[in-house]
Amino acid sequence: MAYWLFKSEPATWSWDQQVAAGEAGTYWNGVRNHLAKKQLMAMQVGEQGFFYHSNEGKAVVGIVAVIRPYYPDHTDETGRFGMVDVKAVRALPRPVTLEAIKADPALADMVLVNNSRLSVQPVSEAEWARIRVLGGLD
DNA sequence: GCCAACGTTGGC
DNA sequence: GCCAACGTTGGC
Repeated sequence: MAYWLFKSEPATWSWDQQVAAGEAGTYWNGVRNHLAKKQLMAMQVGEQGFFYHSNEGKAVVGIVAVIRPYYPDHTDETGRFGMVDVKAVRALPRPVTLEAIKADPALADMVLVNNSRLSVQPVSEAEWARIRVLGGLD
């Protein structure tokens, strides 16, 4: 069971919109990067990921689950990229800010810290557990 | 609004 | 196939 992190600018697609999409969820389109594509292709239905607000907010705000595995992204004219469907699982009682992540030695190796531009990132089991604690779960 | 990091494009 | 130029992303 792998863990992930999905990055989105709230101005484009926010956590509130994801919550509003409910159980049916939505497709996570727009990935145009091969490393990010690789992450999408590795995702299995039922796996969970953090929902991170970039630019504005700069914090992990919630948890989503993969509900449909990789399939072609109809918004990609080149036909090279795909997407998965995700649904909101729960909000974090306390958002975990980028500042807090950077300040925590246990999270120093996170992709978010070292390659912040990657839009879909793998998260280790230890990082997953740590951020859940910082976020007020567990 | 600036700039660093990174990916992509295109000329050779 | 290399590398310079350019565009985009995202933190500050």
